[in-house]
Amino acid sequence: MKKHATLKDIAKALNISTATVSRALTDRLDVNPKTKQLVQEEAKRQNYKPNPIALRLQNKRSKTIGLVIPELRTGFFPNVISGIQKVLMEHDYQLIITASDESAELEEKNLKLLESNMVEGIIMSVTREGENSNYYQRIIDSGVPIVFFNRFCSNVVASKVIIDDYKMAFFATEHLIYNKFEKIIHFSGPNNLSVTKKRKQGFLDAMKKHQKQITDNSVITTGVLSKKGYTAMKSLINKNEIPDAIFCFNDPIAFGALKAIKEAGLSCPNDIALVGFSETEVAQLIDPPLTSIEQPTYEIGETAAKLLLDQILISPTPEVETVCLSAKFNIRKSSVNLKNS
Amino acid sequence: MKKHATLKDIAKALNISTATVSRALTDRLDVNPKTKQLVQEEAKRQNYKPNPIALRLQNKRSKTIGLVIPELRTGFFPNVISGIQKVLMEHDYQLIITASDESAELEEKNLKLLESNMVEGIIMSVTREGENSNYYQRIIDSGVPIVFFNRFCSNVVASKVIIDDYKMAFFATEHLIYNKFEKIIHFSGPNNLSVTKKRKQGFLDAMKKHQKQITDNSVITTGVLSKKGYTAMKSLINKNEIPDAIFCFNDPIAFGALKAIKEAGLSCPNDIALVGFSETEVAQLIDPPLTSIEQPTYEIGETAAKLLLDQILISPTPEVETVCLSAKFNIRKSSVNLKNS
DNA sequence: TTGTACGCGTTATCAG
DNA sequence: CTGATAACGCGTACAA
Repeated sequence: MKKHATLKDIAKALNISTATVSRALTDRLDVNPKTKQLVQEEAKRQNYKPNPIALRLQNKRSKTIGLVIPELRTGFFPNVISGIQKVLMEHDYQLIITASDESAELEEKNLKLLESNMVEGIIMSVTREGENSNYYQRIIDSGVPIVFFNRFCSNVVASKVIIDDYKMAFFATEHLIYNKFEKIIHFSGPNNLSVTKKRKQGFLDAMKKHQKQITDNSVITTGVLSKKGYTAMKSLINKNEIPDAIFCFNDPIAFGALKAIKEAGLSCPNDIALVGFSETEVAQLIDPPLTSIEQPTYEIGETAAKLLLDQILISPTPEVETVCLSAKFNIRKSSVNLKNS
Repeated sequence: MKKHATLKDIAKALNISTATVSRALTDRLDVNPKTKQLVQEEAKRQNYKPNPIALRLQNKRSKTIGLVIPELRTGFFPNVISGIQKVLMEHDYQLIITASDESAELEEKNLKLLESNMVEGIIMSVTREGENSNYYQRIIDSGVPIVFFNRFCSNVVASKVIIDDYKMAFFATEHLIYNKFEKIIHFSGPNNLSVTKKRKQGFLDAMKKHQKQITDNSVITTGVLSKKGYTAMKSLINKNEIPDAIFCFNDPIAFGALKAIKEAGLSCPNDIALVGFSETEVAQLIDPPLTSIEQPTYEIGETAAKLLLDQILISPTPEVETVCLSAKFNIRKSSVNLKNS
């Protein structure tokens, strides 16, 4: 690795002090225009670039923030990252991305890693709520702010960026009811997530509002991966407990269910209608196109990053703020009742 | 932000010198076991963590490598990133991720950003080949190694991680020929990418080998996004130049083509068979499931990171190495000739 | 075994 | 207007 030019190199070449060079390059007023010109030329000649590490050491700022997410495979998080990156780059901040693979232990390890890298703040979507919440609180108390998005921790006081899961779940369920589906059920997410609870509650309340019957089998716990949707659907088919319509926790669950439906020789939406959640672009590509809730992923990232930088750069006393962004309900063929019209 | 404990703090608390503290904590032999014990206890008490920035400054290493990719939306790159992260974390290296949005100008800006962050090496998949190749070479010459993956630059001497695009394209085409499709064409990628050339050549050579007729219309240039596949297919249908089978540059192109096929009331594979490339998990979810080439994304990331770290940590004289990983050909319903058998 | 002093690259402060 | 010096946190050669 070739040595990078430093202030000293320029100073030596021009027979002046590093202090003057520094001043000339930061375009200060109190420096002879002629010297300034000379320095700037020499700097360009030597391809001088200020060493960000020296700056960070001096300013006692790592200029780094950390990201902790459950996974990187589905389309959701990469888009969020794009939004975060944009805001951070504008402020000359770096991002350390860590994925927890849906494991609470790995999540803790990731947080430790971020701490030892002296991040000035953390953006995170928790893996399993409650598991590490004491640790989150300790980090915040130590002066490193955390902003949660998507999956948060209700017993930790911190800023959050979310969408109105309850409302969207309510809408989705009502949409199925208005489409005259009778036996409507919900494939629910992992039990320990607040989004799971909110979407479930939205479903239940919509059912109640329209006096739909709710049984023990109205809500079936699945998970986040398509495999879970597949097995859940298959098991229903085997037991011959076939619903008219399913509101699924997310798109992958709906994809899995769809696969099982097709394999059983059934059709969507004729036999079983489906609604997903937090769609990626895929939803419109499959057959039938999947009705789904579209989250403003990029904007979520932007907002979380802004909230965090505000806390870091402007307000030293963390003001907790919850931003609720609006999602979009995209109605497609998978949830339209063809018998009814 | 609460102040982080430093060596000085510990030294002061124990009334000894920072040097001794430093030695005690790095577990050196030449230090009194009793002092060592005391220091380590005090360090734990104050929750001491070595300041990585000070270390980087002292060692003159940024311990950071940069990543430049065309986009972050499709599933391909996030998986590669996972692989890169894993290797880098093991070596205590950080990753700065930049996306170029398929723009050569933004790519140049990203490279500048990485340079000013003093990355020790760069992993990249180029946006448009040739456009910035002089710059790549200049970076390498300045002592910062680059490892390319997926999309590289033929006129830059650097390590690469690729798959055998030619061979896989050849296989895919032969597969269509063996399935007794007659009029087979290729939806080709962006003109200025070497992967485009290789996949096209694989297609052409397989066609030649089996004495299939090649006309001016056998290869149609599309792009990387599904929209392009859609319009290309639609235009063929409008002109009534309908092929039996299409080998598509990538999965999104195939998805787009499929959409146009369905809209025209045609069926896949009955009327038009499709083969994609570099699949994400989606390929198996659509209807019909798409025959496609599966790249070892995670492994690509791992390999690229290893190659780069080797150059940085071990071999100062960059030995150029090209690693070709093997992809998997997944045959599904979209390319099986039902009339034949 | 321990302490002192220096350097990594930069800027701020204080003299000149 | 410019130069010398200290400081950021760490490790280490050298001196004690």
